Amino acid sequence: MPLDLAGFLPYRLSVLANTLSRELAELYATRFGITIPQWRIIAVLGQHTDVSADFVCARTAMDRVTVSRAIAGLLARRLLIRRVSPADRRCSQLKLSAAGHRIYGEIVPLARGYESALLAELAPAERDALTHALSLLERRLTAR
Amino acid sequence: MPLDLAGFLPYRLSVLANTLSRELAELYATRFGITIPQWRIIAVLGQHTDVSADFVCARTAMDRVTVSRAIAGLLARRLLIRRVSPADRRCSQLKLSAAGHRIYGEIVPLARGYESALLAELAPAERDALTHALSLLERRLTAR
DNA sequence: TGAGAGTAGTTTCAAATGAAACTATAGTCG
DNA sequence: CGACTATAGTTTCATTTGAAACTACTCTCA
Repeated sequence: MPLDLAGFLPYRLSVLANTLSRELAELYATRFGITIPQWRIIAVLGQHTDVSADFVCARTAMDRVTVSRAIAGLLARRLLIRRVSPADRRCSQLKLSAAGHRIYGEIVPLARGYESALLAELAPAERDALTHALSLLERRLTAR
Repeated sequence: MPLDLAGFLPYRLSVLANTLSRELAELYATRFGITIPQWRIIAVLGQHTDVSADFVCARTAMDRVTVSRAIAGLLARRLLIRRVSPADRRCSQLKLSAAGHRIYGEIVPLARGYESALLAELAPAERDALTHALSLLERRLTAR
């Protein structure tokens, strides 16, 4: 009848995710002076160029307010270039500046390294099982 | 070279955990008028009685400030009883009130049900693989 | 003993968050 | 056209958060 918090999946995921986020936030902040929302935006713009803020919202699972403020911060540091879309003057077209690309080039291997270190103790089959299970859970949640 | 955020483990865990937390927070709020920190405290006091706030901190992975405030809220709603420890007057001894136990009795099956629904699409072996992988990651992180 | 160091818990303050209101532009249809 | 609805993005405001300072008590050891 009693429920053990330490075995309760939402609790475990929350603690784990928050620990990772804190560590990564610290890493990104000291190395590059950016926040996690900013990193996510850079990650999206490293793959897709001249996209709108709403596109970034969809890809980063962040709300508009967070994205708007993170973009403002990146613009202030000239890591991003923003133009108004000529086709639809409500939309912006965002892309990395040269400085933004430089940070992207440095931060991606760092992020990958962090992830690898984290997964280092899992056997390949265990990693696959984890990513597979996460996919199923994600699917369950996005399908309401 | 480009990194896909959707496949980046810390990102996936963060989004998943935040989605679950939001849903559960909504559930606990509408049904019982409590927050997630408050629920965690109730969960601990359902298993351990007459423990200190610091004990609760350790078991819930929440910081002192959060715990202090959540306890204040629960005391205000008379779901908790707090005494000063006679052995060490700095420490409190916390336990659920009768009303607190009643909520505990209702919320535990609800939480379990939520977890089961979440895991419903995973085969038993997949669930085991998930919990096993989470244990390994937890171990990696608590060991610095 | 009693001064200094340490621990339990609370309060304060500044930063992060997100819902709701707002601005500006675009599309619809009478 | 021109009113109405909808969308992109920003700003405002109230709430949540956690680091640091603070209070109160305990422990150590000279």
